[in-house]
Amino acid sequence: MKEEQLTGILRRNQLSVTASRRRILEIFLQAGSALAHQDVERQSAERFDRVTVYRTLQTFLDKGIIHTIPTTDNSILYALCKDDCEEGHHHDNHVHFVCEACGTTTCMDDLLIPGIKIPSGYTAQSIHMVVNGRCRSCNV
Amino acid sequence: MKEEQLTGILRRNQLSVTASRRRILEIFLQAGSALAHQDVERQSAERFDRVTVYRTLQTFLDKGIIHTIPTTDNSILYALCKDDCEEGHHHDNHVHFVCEACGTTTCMDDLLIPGIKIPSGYTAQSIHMVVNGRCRSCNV
DNA sequence: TAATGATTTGCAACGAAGTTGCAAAGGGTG
DNA sequence: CACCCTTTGCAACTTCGTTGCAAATCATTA
Repeated sequence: MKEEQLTGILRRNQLSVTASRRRILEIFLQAGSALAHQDVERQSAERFDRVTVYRTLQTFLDKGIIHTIPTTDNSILYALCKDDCEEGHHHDNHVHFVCEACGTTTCMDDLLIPGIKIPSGYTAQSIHMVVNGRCRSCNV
Repeated sequence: MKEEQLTGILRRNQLSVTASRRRILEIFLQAGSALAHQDVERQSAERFDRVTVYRTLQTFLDKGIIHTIPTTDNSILYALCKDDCEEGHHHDNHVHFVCEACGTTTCMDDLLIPGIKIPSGYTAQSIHMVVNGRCRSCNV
């Protein structure tokens, strides 16, 4: 992981570059899948305070560096999508996949959410679509 | 709300009929929208222990009387769909709508989730679709 | 490169949310 | 009605998330 890449992403989002932000961003880039707060905390455990992780995730969320994925198990998943990150704006209209076997949640960046006909009277603002099943690695 | 209806639903699911189960089931039937644990607790506050509510919701979930709806705000929503409940088996392939204004989450029983092409190697088991926006009552 | 001011971090304390074990109470069956 | 099994309530505990404040760190300017 190049230091420049991490710094660049933070700079582009008007964030000062600190050790925790660099490390947490790096964790996301390396993970390639969605992470719960707990995952982030575990992977940066020795180095940062719990509170710092909470605040950093919130900051990244505000800046649009990461986005949330709804879950049914009382946790919030955060994921960074490469495109968003590079370009500085969000396309999170993709499907998310949760593997029941390994628990991994991934962004299917290429699989867009199909349009639906909302009943009259309702206004849609955003749509989430989450597929549960078995991922490639667990399907062998 | 007929006592018979409540008792019938519990009986059909091989559950012994107790005051808390009847009451919590009644709360769902009356609500007509999805409820968080907290909502259930509040509406049955004086009568049952916190723990009883947790355990009853879990029991209903196991029996398929209610189902969960994923949310991005670190809470689990539970909803009972009339059809499921009456017939004793689940059709939860409908879209859920979350109103940003009043916070209500409803099952759009008539709006089915469109099929999508899952990338090869993956196996889908269930799909959730949640629309955020403004509901009828809040859109006036 | 050092000084300055603004931002960020860590600590401590707190409140809310969820879980577990166990004894008492209540439901179902004969 | 009496029995046994299930469910409930209580207490204690763990985990999760938030807030205020002082110390440390970062960005900027000279």
